[in-house]
Amino acid sequence: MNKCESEVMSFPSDILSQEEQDEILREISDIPDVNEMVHILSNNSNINGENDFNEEKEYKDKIVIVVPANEHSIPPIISNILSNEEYPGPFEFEVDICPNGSKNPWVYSPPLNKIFMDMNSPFPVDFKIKNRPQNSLFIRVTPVYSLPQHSQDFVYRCINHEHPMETSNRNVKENVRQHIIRCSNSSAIYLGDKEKSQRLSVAIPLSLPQSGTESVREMFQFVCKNSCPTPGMNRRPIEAIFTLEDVSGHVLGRQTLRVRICSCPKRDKEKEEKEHSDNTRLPRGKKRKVEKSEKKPVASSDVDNKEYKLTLNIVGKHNAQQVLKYSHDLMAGEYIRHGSNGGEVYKNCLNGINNLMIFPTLK
Amino acid sequence: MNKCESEVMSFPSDILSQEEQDEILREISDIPDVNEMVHILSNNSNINGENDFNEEKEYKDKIVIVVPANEHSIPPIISNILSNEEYPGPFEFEVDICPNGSKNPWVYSPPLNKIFMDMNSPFPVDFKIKNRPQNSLFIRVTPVYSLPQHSQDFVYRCINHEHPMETSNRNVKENVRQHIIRCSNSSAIYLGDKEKSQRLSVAIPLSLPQSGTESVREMFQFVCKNSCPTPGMNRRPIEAIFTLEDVSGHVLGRQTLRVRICSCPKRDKEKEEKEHSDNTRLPRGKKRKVEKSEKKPVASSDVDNKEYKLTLNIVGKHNAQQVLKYSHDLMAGEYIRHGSNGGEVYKNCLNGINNLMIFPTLK
DNA sequence: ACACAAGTAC
DNA sequence: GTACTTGTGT
Ligand SMILES: [Zn+2]
Ligand SMILES: [Zn+2]
Repeated sequence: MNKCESEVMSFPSDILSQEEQDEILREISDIPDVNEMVHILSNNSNINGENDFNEEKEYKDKIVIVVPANEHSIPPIISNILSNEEYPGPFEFEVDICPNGSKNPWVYSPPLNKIFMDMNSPFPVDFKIKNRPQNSLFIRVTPVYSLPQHSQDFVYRCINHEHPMETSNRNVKENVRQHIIRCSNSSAIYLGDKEKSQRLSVAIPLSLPQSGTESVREMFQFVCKNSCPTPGMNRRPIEAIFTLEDVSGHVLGRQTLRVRICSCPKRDKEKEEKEHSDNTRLPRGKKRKVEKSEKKPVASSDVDNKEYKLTLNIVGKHNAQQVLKYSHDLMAGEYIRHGSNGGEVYKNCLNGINNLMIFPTLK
Repeated sequence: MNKCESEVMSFPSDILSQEEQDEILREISDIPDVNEMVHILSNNSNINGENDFNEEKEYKDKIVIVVPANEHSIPPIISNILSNEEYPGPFEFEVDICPNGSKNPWVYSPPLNKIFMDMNSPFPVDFKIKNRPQNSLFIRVTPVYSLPQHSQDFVYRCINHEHPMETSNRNVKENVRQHIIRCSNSSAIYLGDKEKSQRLSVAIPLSLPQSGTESVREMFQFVCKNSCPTPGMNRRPIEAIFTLEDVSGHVLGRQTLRVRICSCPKRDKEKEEKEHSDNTRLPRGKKRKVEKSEKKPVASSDVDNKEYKLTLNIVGKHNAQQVLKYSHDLMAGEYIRHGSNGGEVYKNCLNGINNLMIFPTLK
């Protein structure tokens, strides 16, 4: 993932708030993987919402320096602005979008470090760390507005899509509905509450990689578009901030991925890449030939006498009858031509069509 | 307002339903103007939802024949499709949009008989009748979808704008919120309930004209746009049906006004007028002056354009494809012949058949 | 009023 | 994938 080039000021405000900790205690007590987190949280003295700077902690057999993202600023209060600065950290935290075939409903632009996809489309994100400690680690994903004039606003869903009857909200718990990012991981914890004017994020315990691989894949999904009306994103660009955290909420790594959720991911990606290259004045002589010829090979079987069920809507009673008549003629011709040598199947078919023609199903 | 030349069959379904009558009884008991209505309603024997045809009633000193819009059909059940046929009736009921200066937030197109305005913009409508009786009369305004394939759907607000926190809903009663048409008249009665799957309308007692004038002006306002997402209008055109009714809900007059609620009324009016003149110029090479108001596409029972679902078994993939092709040809022919005036249903049908032809359901 | 943005139909 | 529709910012 490319370096984040944002010039937004960032503050070390990634720590869990008291409310979030309480919420975790309530929510995840039945999740084995995070029991340790619960234990530590319940004895956690660092509850005032501030990071301990340059705090030394022991992870496995390795002493690491836990540093905040920016050392040049110590705000007196917790900032609403979340840091989005790239910070691989002691475990060389990496976040990758696997390059996808054109078949996928999402598309990634390396030059923009931006993923484009439609709403409700699941997409994979690969997480990689090195020298993994014994302690439980978590990944938190927080959507934030990219533009500085909105980065202090929290990203909520629009009224429409948050509605309980929305198809995307079937069997979705009340507190999950307000989140625009969902994770398919069943241990996912949805943090924050719009009603309490809190920033929303989703956290998952970092799973162990499948043997033979170093990365862990998680599926995510956005359930609102950038174009959703206020109080939704209202056409403001966003990015997803992935933070690697320990159970106390200390940030051990951070990566950012710009995101656009829209109806035409491909078109919009090309448009943004074009204006990006225009802006940076790096004329790319890169031609792309879009090969779109996809002719399906017509396989011809030896004997074309299998039965196919057609369900089609026809406007107009007369027209529907015409279709029936045509079907009858077609089958009758075949029946006559085949005679007793394979014509039985056509005879059955004729009977079926006959019934449709005789009985007034077309009311 | 131009004459409506609809050829659509219409049903006498404008009568007040029992629920509506009950609702009126509950709602307007404190409104002096309609006390008579309440009284009569409470003793009203015509509560079965059907009109009495050619019923003789005495209005003031004049005997009038109360006729339904169309006498040629007596449907056995109440239709969901509301008549939109022009019917001046015994009192020569007129509905006028006063021509406006360019300063107003709304514009009226005489050739289209259509008003264009932004959402939440109040606009005036003038009502005129002749030989006004002593009895109380009411004006009911009902929004309906213009296209036949949607005319049986009821017009509701979108989730977004129906939300209690919406600015347009400040100090607005619960049952009013769901209506897209509001009237500034304090005696307005909002009829129907979305929760009960009823059609919504607003009714007002017809005031007495100011001395020296013959018409009564009322201010209305639409609080959703045509472009509002489902379950809102979802870009489907609508019209407002104004019915003059007596206290029993008998229709004594009817006028229709097409409506478009959008962000750029002027632009969209010019665009629609342009394509209207394009459409009317081409088919008739010679005629120019006579046609001043267009035919309106409406649902009609004596037109053979309902959709029928056929489920038939065909032997042979090729034959199945032939049936599909034939169906496609049949619908395509209809579509071409109907054009934009009623061809939409065939287009939808074609899409369905297309999908069957393109996707290898025939495996 | 114009040009752009972004969802949708074809 | 193209073109149109329609809201929004300037
Ligand atoms: Zn949304
Ligand atoms: Zn709306």
